[in-house]
Formats: sequence, structure tokens, C-alpha cells
Amino acid sequence: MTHSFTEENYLKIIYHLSQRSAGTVQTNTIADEIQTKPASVTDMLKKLSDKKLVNYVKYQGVTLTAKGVEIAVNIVRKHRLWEVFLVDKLNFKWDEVHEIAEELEHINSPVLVERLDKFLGFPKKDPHGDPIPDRHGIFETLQFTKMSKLQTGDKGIVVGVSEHSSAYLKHLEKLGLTLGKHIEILEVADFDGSVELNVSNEKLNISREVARHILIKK
Amino acid sequence: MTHSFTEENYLKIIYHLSQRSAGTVQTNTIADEIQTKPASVTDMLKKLSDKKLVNYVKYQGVTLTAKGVEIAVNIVRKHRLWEVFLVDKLNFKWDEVHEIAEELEHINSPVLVERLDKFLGFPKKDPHGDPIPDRHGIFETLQFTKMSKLQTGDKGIVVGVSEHSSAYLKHLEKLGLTLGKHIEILEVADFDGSVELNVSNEKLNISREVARHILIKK
DNA sequence: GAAAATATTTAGATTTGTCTAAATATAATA
DNA sequence: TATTATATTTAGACAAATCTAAATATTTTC
Ligand SMILES: [Mn+2]
Ligand SMILES: [Mn+2]
Ligand SMILES: [Mn+2]
Ligand SMILES: [Mn+2]
Repeated sequence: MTHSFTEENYLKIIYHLSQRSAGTVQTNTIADEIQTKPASVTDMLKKLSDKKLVNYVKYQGVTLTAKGVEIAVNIVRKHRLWEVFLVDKLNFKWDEVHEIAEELEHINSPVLVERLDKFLGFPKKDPHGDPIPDRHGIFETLQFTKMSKLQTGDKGIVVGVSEHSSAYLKHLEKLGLTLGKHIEILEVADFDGSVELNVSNEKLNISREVARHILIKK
Repeated sequence: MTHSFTEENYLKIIYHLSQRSAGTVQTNTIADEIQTKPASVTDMLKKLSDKKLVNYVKYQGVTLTAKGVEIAVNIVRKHRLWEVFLVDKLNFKWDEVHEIAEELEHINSPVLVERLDKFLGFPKKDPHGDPIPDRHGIFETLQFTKMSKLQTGDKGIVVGVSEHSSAYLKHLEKLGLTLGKHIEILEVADFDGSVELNVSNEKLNISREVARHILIKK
């Protein structure tokens, strides 16, 4: 009925990895993500398979079952709601909340989640622009283009980030490249892909690596 | 540096038990409280002793070291702050919060605790009247008399409860015997210790067992 | 399509926390 | 004080999650 933190983390990681690149997820990919050894991943995949939470074929990778998806999405829901709580109510910065939410997402109380959701005003997005699944696990998928794919003259709004490390988010904060900001691409350098752009009437120059993780709605 | 949930729960239980009846705490008492076997308690006491969190003498019982008290009080602080959050902000009833707080108390983020404390307005008491330790672990000990020790004519205010089960708290709620209520003892029955009292201008009759867990400030 | 490189699994060990059954110590009773 | 009852510890086993090293599969490269 209830699952260990470890099982929940595996399900969540498998969910995120299969979102990122549709199809089955590989053992080593999971091991990298979860900071563990491939042998440990194999052990856990067998266990989750026994519990019918994943479809696992030896050497062929893994996908979540419907039940597995349900559990994973619920953890994502909790993670993102807690992040909203931390930012909106406790005045945390968007770069300070992820680690704490990694713990809070495992608190097991359906009624708590529903009341928290209500308390927060049923938010649709978390502090990083990611959509929050509703109580039925339904959410809109974010429509976006990576800033690194834009061309001179393109305009848009910052709607998300695909890298959540504190260092990266702090950097964006400093640049003023936060959610909701309107941007316009002034130039994309041929030799290194660095981007010159306009934000809040200021000219800015960012590397391709930084641009690659900024999600833009045109 | 950091401790497992299990270790934290043992420290908390030992702390509560040594408050309840000053002196050393016995192995079987802990086993009863924590729903485990005495042999398991012995194992854990050895481990906590190795970590210098308890003073443990074979067959003689256990006390917390200064470091052990510090950790235990911090967990109690978190538990009670989260209970206030659940009641004040998420509209839970006082009988619904304990189990959830049992999970939340293990969230490990000092800055979260401080911000939560501030968000709640630095409350001094939790929803059951128990004092909340401040960031230094300091708190006032509740001054009270058990209602079952009062005599005819005694007056006072309900300031706490010594039994936190949902069933008991719901029962008090129904009787209108909640925190802050002024009461007056009308009669104490000789044969069964049941108590007749006045609350909010209503006459009430409660058993000795119920009265025993109601804490009164005269 | 064989050889080499990479990915994955298996076997066996380790740590944490728990348990049962047996042994031992302490406390109560007579 | 000897006997009995109660409390506690020890010994040995077990489940969960992990690890290392070795074995096996798959994929890539020539
Ligand atoms: Mn996050
Ligand atoms: Mn987020
Ligand atoms: Mn409580
Ligand atoms: Mn309480």
C-alpha cells in the first residue's frame, strides 16, 4: 500500500527520464541520476517489477506501468506544491527550495496535500515554471522552445528552466532572466552560439550553455 | 552529523519518557512506547551510546546526554511548529495533526524551521497547549494541575491535555472542553472519581479517566 | 561477422534495523 | 535468604538497500 522513500525516488526518476527522452529508460541512466551503482538499480528494478510498478525486461530497460505513473505524478505534485509554499509563503528564493522539497515530497498524507493546494490557491505552476498536476494527476504540458534554438529577431517570454541547480538559478536571477520576463534575440554568434538579447530594456550576453536551459514561449 | 528517522524517534521517546517521570528510562518502557521489542531497544541504546547521545548502563536504564537532549528538543520544536501550521494555516482540527507532524518533524532544514516559526508568528504553544521550544531549545514548562486532582469549588482554565489520541481529543471537542475554557468543579464523586463541572455555563459530567488527562491552571 | 567496448546482471558481502528464542540479571515474594 | 517472577541482554537470523568484483549481454567498430 505505501512505498519506501527509496522506491518513490526510483519511480520519480524513471518518470522524469522517460519524459525527457520518450521510450524505455536504461539502467545506467538511472544509476547516474540517482547517484548509485548500476547493480543497485538492477536490484530495485526487479523489486518494482514484482510490485507491478514498472515494466522491466532484462537488458532492455524499463518503463512505468499505469500504477507507477500514478505514484510518480503524485510525488511530482507534492514536490511542486511544497516548492510553491516555500517561495510564496516562506519567502524562499527559487534556487533554495528544491532540496527541501526533495524531503517534503515524501510526506504521506493525501488530505495534507489537498489542503496545502487550497491554501496556495490551486497554483498551476511551480517556482521554476513547471506545471503542477492536479489531484487527478492531470496537468498541461509546457509549450516552449529552448532559447538556444531561437534566431535573431525572435521574441518571447521566459516560461521555464530545464536546469534546477542552485548555481544556475542564482546566475539567472543575477542576470534578471526570471520567469515571465519578455526577451528579444538581438544576435546569435556563429562561432560559439552565445546569445545577445534584450531583457527589461537591457542588453545582455549569455553563453550557449546558459541559453540551452532557458525555456521560451514565443 | 545527521541522524536516521529511527534514531531521532528513539531520542524523542526517551526525552518524553524522562520528562514524564524524572530519572532513567527503562528498556521495556521504550519498547512499549515505540511498538517494538525490548531486544531491538537494547540494540539501539548501544548504538546511541556509541554516538554519545545517551548514557546507557546495562540493566540500569538510560538518560540523554546534553547533545541527545539538544537533538530531541529540536525534534519536539519542529513537531509542535508543524502542528501549529496545520491548525492555524491549513484548518486542521487539533485531533488531526499529530500523525502528520510525526512525519514532518524529521524534515531536516534549519532555515525552513526558522522561517516557519516566523511565518506562524513565533507561537509559544502548540494546538494541545504544549510549549514550543525556541531556536535555542528554551521553553517555559507548563504549570498545571490534573483536573482529577481538583476539589469541589476549584476554578481554573484548561491549558493542556496529557493524552493526544484522536479519539480522546474528539471527545473533548464534543464536550466543549477545549483549550482556554474556564471551568469550575461542582462535585467529585467518591465511588468512581467522576467529575461534575461547569464549562461555558453548561453542566457537564465526565469520568475520572477523562478528567485525568485534562490539565488545568488554577 | 569477429573483436573490442560498453552496458547490464549475478554472486556474494555489508549496513541498518528488526525479530525470536535462549541466557542472564535484577526485583519481588515468601 | 532461597525461590519465583520480571526485566534485560545476547546470539543468531532476516529483510531492505547498497556495494564490489566477476560474469554475461548487447552494441559498436573495424
Ligand atoms: Mn524541484
Ligand atoms: Mn520546481
Ligand atoms: Mn503531537
Ligand atoms: Mn502537540
